[in-house]
Amino acid sequence: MEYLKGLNEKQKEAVLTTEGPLLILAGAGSGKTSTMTRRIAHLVKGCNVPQYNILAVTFTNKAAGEMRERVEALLGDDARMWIMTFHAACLRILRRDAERLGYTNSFAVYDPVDQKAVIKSVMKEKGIEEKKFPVAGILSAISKAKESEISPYTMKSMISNYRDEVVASIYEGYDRVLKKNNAMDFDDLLLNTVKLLKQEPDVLEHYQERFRYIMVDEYQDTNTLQYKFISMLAEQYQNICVVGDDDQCIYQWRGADISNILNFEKDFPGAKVIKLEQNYRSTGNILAAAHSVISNNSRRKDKKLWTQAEEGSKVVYARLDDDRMEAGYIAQEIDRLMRSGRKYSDFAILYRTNAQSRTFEDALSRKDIPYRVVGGVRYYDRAEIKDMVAYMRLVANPADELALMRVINSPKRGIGQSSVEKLRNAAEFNGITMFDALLDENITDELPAKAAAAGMEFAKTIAHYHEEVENLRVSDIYDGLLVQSGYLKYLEEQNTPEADGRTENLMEFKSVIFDFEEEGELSLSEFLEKIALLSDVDNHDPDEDAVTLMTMHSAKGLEFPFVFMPGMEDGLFPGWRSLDSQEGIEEERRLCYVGMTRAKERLCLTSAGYRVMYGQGNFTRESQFLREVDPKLLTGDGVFKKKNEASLGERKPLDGYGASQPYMPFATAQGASRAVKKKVKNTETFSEGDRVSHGKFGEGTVIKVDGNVAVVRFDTAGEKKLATDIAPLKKI
DNA sequence: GAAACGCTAGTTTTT
DNA sequence: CTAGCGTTTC
Repeated sequence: MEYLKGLNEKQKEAVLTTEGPLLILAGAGSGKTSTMTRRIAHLVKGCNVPQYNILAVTFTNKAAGEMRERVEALLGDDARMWIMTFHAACLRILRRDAERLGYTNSFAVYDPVDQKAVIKSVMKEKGIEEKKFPVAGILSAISKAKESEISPYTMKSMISNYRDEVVASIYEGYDRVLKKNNAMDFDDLLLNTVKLLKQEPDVLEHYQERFRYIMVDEYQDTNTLQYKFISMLAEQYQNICVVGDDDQCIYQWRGADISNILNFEKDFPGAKVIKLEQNYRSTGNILAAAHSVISNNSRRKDKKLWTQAEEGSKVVYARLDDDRMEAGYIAQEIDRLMRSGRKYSDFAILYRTNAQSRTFEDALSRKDIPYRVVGGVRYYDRAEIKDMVAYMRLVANPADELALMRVINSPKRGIGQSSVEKLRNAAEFNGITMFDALLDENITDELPAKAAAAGMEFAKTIAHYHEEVENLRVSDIYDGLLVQSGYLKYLEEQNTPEADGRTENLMEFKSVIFDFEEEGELSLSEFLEKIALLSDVDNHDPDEDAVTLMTMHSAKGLEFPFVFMPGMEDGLFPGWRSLDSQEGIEEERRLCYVGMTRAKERLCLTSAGYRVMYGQGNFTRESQFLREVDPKLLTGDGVFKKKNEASLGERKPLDGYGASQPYMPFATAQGASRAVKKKVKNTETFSEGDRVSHGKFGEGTVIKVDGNVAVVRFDTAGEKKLATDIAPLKKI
């Protein structure tokens, strides 16, 4: 059986266990995807399960795409089973039966930006100040409520304070608007699917019969609704295989419920548990270091990764004077390591917050090191992209009021707030959509002449494409809108670098559309649906030769030969907001574990003694996580002396750390470069009698070696004891 | 109706 | 510090 080749015993067992509930505890780098894809191949080829009966759900499009690709490679054929994200699966189910819930089957999907817009308008309507109740907070409260299946109505009965009252009232208005707009947000996709399955027994039965074999990836990150969704589907046949790692649950703050994985055996009696503990990614030292950190967590399944790979280099810890030197050091290290024949794409800088990226961008560009920042402002959230998407959404569904509000005056065409207000009222009064109101002369007569004419033209353009939507390709519609909306002209007239950048983004978006079209027939609504569920990490191209900059969160599931983790400081990582609870700290620790286990060959942790944040400089304390790493596994001048490990808390300049070094711009940073040399990690091993050369002491002969300490008799400088992994020592 | 000014807040964010 | 927003001003 071809698909069992190269698997270890545990993996094989997991692949061959097809019946009944199965929990695969797959540690970082343990060949999880391989195991899952081969299990699917085995179901199809070995057990003759029709593809139709298989459902595999993931969290990201990327994971789903990767899994599909690999399954197809194993099957030597197109994979026709459902391999998709939770949200895509729900969307597909709802497209068939949304009518039963009071939507039309062409309902729109609102992303968080749309959601905020709705919340804002509701708050305005209700006269609630955004200052007192930040939109983001309301959004997360609503999202939480939906995850717990609490309706606005239920919420009203649970009010215990003023804030609850406000939230409940906004939630009610928000829900009303979404229903009116025939739209669902991301949470609704799950919530409504569960609702559908609960309320329509025939639908539930249909999918239970259909999906006799279910697999769930990253199970540790499932929330309550996702859990309900899959457990309802699996109830009949109990062939549910979940794969995850409780140590990598890093989205608790977003509703992920770690108990789902911890309680799997209780929830599905008779479940078999298989642990994949052999790691194929990292060296022994990296693994051991990561383990020494994560083992401080209390609520976790007992397991320990092991590897056949060699110990490898020690983990480097460097403490730098300030954040700029930290960035300079990392840039310098990348530069140095590049000289040993590496690619830029072998390096990743993984930080805790997006705000940290700037310093690294500066340092890297100074050295002409190509880099790519992943995350931050999502590509699809850029204003110009959202605008054009809104135009297209409007074409697909002229009743989409949110889209209309977004672009009715963008580009500026003289339809200001008061005109919009008048339109909205008139539409409501007459029981028609705002779009239709724009085409009604009785209504537009009430507007300033300029606004009326512009509005009419705007609406006619949309109407034209709406009528032709079946006959035109998506790219044609896009092109047409770009010109006829006046958007392109508006940008070109501005003639500023920003506007040029926006134009460029819009052109890039066109090539995105072309890419989609190349994959096959594509209607406008299909296209809109696809991009609604797309994220930024999906755009990360591992083949591009550039250093990757991203948060540790985004890095989950990825791997790099060299990983840098800057900002190892209390308050930054772990973040100050997590400090007050044990749960919070443990989640940060898992994040640290995820970050560390991304590294294949070398891992370098750094911290800055002084960090400028929000324009304010602060002295920092080294992260408690650093303290948790077994000192035997660490090297570098930031390493604490073993005997006073406990004194780590009180920060004093550590010797060799060069507190006296003045800050210099990197262009002339002799000091920095010297500091870097000290931290150079030497992988060479030495034995007695070797002739060696040292950066400072010249040439000499090794006369004794004890572990990583060598005694060298230099020709001119006499006898010296040197740490072989730190000293600039070379064999000659 | 739009530009200019000034204030404030500021983890992480798979979909 | 700086982006994003709400306010003022033209």
